[in-house]
Amino acid sequence: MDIKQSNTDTEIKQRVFFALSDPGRYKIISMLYHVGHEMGCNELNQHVEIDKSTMSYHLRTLREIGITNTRTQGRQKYVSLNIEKIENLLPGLLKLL
Amino acid sequence: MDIKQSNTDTEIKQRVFFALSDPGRYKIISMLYHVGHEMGCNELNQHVEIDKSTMSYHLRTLREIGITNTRTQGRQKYVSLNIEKIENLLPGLLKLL
DNA sequence: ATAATTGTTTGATAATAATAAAACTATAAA
DNA sequence: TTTATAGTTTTATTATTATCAAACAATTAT
Repeated sequence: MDIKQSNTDTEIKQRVFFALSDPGRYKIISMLYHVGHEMGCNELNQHVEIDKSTMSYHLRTLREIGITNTRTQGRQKYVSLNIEKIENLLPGLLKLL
Repeated sequence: MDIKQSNTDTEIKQRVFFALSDPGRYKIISMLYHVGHEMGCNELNQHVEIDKSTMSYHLRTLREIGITNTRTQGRQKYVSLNIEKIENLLPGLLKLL
């Protein structure tokens, strides 16, 4: 039945669920998933109405969990979902958002 | 594409993710799902090692989110997962645990 | 060089959440 | 009736999170 998993795996799952438990982060993740490509932080900010420092805080959380990638170009930062990692860990989760 | 959903639906999803973000609750939910039948609180307590009042606290949270059912028989209480509700809201989620 | 833009970090605060001991309720057993 | 069991609630405490203003850093535009 393979119920027992490595703690680490379960812990990462829990962090992903944690990420999705906050309205702001849920919107960020959902939007990144549905648009299907990276977005500038500022662009994200226009869609998800939260203070820019709060946005930055949440984006850091997502980065630290490991479910987003960030690319810097000039003074802009582009965020994208690490879909492969999420799908590998929790296949089918993203399409539920 | 049906991206937009009722707030309520998304809010409930977020609460389910919240439920799964805590190690204790994750274990409770995962165990209830994998054993496939209701369990007495005490029985649950033997598997998930947390103080009985903490257990009660978490079980209340799950009940309030609406993802568990509780049946009282004598002085025992039996908890089961509201699988239908979870599957209806987030199909396929449970098998990822 | 100065100013504007894009984001991060710090610091303070408020809000939520987790934990556990102790008191409590209800049922069942002795 | 007393005692034990099963679980909840209350109270207190601590830990974690979320929020935002202000200061900061880096880049680009004027």
